[in-house]
Amino acid sequence: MPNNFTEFPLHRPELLETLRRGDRLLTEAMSQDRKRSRKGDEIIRASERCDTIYRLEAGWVCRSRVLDDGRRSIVTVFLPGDLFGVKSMLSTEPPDAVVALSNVTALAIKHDRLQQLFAAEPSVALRLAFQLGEDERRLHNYLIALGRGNAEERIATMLLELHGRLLLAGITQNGAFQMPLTQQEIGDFTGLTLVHVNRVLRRLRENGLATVDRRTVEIHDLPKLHRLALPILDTFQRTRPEFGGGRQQLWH
Amino acid sequence: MPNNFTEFPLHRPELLETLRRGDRLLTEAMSQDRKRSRKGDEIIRASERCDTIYRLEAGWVCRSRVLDDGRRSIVTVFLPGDLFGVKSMLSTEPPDAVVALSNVTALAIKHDRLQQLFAAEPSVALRLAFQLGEDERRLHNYLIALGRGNAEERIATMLLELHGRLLLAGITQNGAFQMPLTQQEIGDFTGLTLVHVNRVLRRLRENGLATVDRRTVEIHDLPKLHRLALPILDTFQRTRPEFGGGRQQLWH
DNA sequence: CGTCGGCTTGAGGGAAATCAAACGATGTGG
DNA sequence: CCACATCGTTTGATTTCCCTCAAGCCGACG
Repeated sequence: MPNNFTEFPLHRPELLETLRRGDRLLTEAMSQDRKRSRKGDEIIRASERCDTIYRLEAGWVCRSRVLDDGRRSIVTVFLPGDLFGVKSMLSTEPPDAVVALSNVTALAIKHDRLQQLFAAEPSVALRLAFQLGEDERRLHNYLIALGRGNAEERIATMLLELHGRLLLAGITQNGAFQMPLTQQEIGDFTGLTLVHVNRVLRRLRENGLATVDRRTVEIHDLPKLHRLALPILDTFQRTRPEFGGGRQQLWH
Repeated sequence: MPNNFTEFPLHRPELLETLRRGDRLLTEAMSQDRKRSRKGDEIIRASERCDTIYRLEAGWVCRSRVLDDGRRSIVTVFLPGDLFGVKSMLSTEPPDAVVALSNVTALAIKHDRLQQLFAAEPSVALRLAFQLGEDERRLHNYLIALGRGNAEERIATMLLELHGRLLLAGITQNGAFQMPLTQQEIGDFTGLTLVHVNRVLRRLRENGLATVDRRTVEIHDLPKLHRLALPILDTFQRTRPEFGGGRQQLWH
């Protein structure tokens, strides 16, 4: 564990600068080792030990598992600015793979170098802890969405969540963004079939909430979308600026 | 992050002793501060900062969230031997609460004391990292179960998983254990209604796989149950001894 | 031009939810 | 000790949400 802090940013505005600093330092340290992957590539293979941590520069990446009978599940989606492979530092080989959803560039750093780095620079450790915390919070939210949400709530939640994260990463404004997911992949992520994903998307379009057309998402009525997803959203997503009001960019 | 290792036990048998040692040391260090909770108590309240880490001694505990409209979701279940509150060290206040599922005793330690401890004793850090890794692995598995598994698969998976963990914790043998969950709570955990949970349990009973009667689980046909859950199980659960063959106790 | 991957729509079926009621344990107070 | 309330379980009838199967469509690309 990082020895220098036990707190978290965003609800602790005074740490925001430290967090940004950690991200900047980390990015610099990684900037020599840039790795490209093409859509569909396995960046980290399932059950293969990996001694590298990545920072996604451009493109989308997911952690997914394919069941024997062909069912597929996407556990998490990583967006530009996210670190992935972090818990490979402390846990076992994962039973699932990290796959590029689009063409991707990522910066890489080996565990041992990283450890030197954040021994010297607490802000980098903050950045890592932030990533772990966010990953887990998202995981909990998706678990609740899958367990208790219906199809509309799940998809609305997904759109809002991705939108909010892209805003924080400074990649998008005013409700439009690129989403390199096929409807099949949206289904793998939300636990639905592609047919049903399609119908829900149509409904959202017909009701003027949002359109998802060929990799492009446009959110037309954020408040309504928000209301739809509301029961599923956690307390932070309800009040956080990026889900409606003002905004606050983290990096990029 | 712990500076002294980047690996994981169980698949690295040489670390097993270190892990056990870490658990022992941690338990000793915590043994002064014993906390009791009654069934239903909130041990960690939602969105309340918490500077304490617990090791569950006896009883069951869960992390759960109640939605506005009354729907409830259980995100994780902690069993005796588990550490909880670990990520409160590095992340934000969680949006959900930790609740006692039965009467409970837990050992407690403050973050700052813990940090001193594992600065001196790497094995304690290993124990913490182990917990984080296991928590995450379980979370991923449940996500996949909820996203792609049907009711029978989910419940079979749950029973197997709990059984396996209790075995590892040395709490149970030969397929019988106490499970202080109402059928409603099983539903909250598996994303089903209590009515449907009941029907699935009946089916399992009628087919001679397992009986769940008033807090007591008896697994009668582990191979069949295993086969039922197989598509959902991760690679480790498929091969690990505790899910069928020999066993290897971790602590208690 | 044909093919292929992804999207769209329809028809029908099935798994799980909902609604509703009764039953069984456990506990409590008269 | 019995009446009664409470909590959890069990079962039935009905509905609904989502899946499955199937076919057509559209755009990209060789």
